Amino acid sequence: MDLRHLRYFQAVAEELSFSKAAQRLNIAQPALSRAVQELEEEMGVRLIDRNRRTIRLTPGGEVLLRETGLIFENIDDTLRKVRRTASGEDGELRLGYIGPPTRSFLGPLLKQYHQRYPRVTIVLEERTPERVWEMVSKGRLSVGLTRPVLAHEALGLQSLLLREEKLCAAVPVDHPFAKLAAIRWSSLTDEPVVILARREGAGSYDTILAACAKAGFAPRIAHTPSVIGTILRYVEAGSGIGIVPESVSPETADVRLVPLETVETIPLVMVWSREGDDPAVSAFREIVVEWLEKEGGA
Amino acid sequence: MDLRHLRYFQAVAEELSFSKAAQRLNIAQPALSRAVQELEEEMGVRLIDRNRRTIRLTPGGEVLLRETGLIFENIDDTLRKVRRTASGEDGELRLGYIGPPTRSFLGPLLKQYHQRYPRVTIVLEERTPERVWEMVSKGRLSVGLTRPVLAHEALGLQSLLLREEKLCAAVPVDHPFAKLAAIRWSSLTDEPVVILARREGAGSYDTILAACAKAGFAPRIAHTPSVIGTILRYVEAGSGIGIVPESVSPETADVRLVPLETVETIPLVMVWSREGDDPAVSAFREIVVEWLEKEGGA
DNA sequence: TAACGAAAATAGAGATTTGATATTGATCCT
DNA sequence: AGGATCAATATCAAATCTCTATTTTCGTTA
Repeated sequence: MDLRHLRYFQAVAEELSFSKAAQRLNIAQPALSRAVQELEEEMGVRLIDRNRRTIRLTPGGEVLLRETGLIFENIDDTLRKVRRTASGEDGELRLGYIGPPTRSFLGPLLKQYHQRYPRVTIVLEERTPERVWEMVSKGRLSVGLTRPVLAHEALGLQSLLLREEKLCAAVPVDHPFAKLAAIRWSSLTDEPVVILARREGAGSYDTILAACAKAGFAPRIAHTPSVIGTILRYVEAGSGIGIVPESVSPETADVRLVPLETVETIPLVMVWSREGDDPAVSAFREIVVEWLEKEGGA
Repeated sequence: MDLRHLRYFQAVAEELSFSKAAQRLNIAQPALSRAVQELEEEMGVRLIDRNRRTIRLTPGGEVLLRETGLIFENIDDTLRKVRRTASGEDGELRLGYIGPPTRSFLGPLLKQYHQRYPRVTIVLEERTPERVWEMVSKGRLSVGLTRPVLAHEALGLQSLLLREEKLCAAVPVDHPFAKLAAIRWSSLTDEPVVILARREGAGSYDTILAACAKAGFAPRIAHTPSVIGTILRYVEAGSGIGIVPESVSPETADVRLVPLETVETIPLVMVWSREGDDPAVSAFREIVVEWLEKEGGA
């Protein structure tokens, strides 16, 4: 089947004249005669009755004329849909993220994205930092918001720094440290500390240990739970001093966050696959960049 | 847009390899490279990512692959539908007919037609003999069952004789003629006769007058109603003797049908347009011919 | 790190298809 | 009958498609 043949047939069937149709198509009349003949041959069906001076469609031709219109509409729709997808107007954004550090801005960001690209379906997956990396690199996610994870940095993914978060000590309100404006790392020498398990956030874990080393001691690690919330519970219970990013909100009056000096930061990044060049991702990236410029990564 | 391009793209997208796809399509690999390039150029969209060793579809390519399947299905469906229409399996039969002489066989005939061609929509129009001719010649009907109508016989329509019906006299049961096995035309010389209006069935009217002329008299025409039923009412009321085809059933015990000698017949024919060659009509004609052979036109 | 190997892109030649002009054939109208 | 109109056929030129040969680009391996 050749769409050219269909287009030509459609013109003849609508004009009910080979010459008129040829004129409309800007080709010579014999070319049309041949094209229609070839189409009839191929379908094994006579489409146009042309014994007489006046031309008329056979019943098969009537049906084909009706259906031809639908075929071309179908093709046009497809073209539009493909172009929309390629331009990012249409598509699917599978976004993986880590909960706590994104809580404050993810909602508004997605709202803005949805407003600008309403036809993009957003699929959200909350995972640990490591899982986010893994899923992005495997293509299960199209974009991720996560912490840098040393082992995976050389995995060929693109990344963009969203913000640097200062590390804070989470202390019980009745602890002497709670009244200070800042705490030096060296003050933690003899305190039991509670930090996130390494496998859940190697970047944070390693940064903390490096900071302690710089301050000249090895921390007494009391616990390494796998979620931030649990760290706060330990602190509340007086089991030690938590070390968390500043974006964590204590959610209770019994715990205070105090900045640590010297200032150590852990980054929050956006990652996506270098290949594929998913337009839905590019569009999201643009929104993120705009937001960074406006908010200054605050 | 070229369907060849789409077919080629589909193969590459399914195989995720140009070489494999070329093998499947029985063409050389460079032809494929070019075809896909041309398609991408035409759509203004990159469809296949081929920077790396391994190939993957862009989001636009994913969409196109999905839609391409639908496009080809659509085309295949259309082809099937056109072929069915051309073969008479599918279509519309607009049948015009005159009521009384077809009552006995039209039902079974249509039932058989519908069983053999269940996808053909049947549209029925009961009209007078003249209207049936007119509508068939104008293309409003695709086929008609009617009486020959002299003025229209040269109208370029095809026709097929279905049966010859003998003319009978319709007489009141208490009339002397009612006891005879047959009546001679000459007996009607002084009887008032009731026959169908000429405009409703010129064939019948003219045949009757010719028969009387042959018997050496001009009939005393009492009434010329426009439907057969009314003739019977006149006979019932004793207003005269009706002359009707043998297929008429009196529907009352007060009227008897008696054959007329010498035997004069009026034909029942099927008519259809010479041009167009509607397969639904051809199929119907075949059914009718079969029925004629089996029933012997009885 | 260099050499090898696989897969796609490019180049150039030949074959097929498509379209244009000229002509013929058929039908309608005068 | 004769002219006019429209579609079909014939023939040739141009564009397109596919093939073979070759190059380029990566990834793999020694």
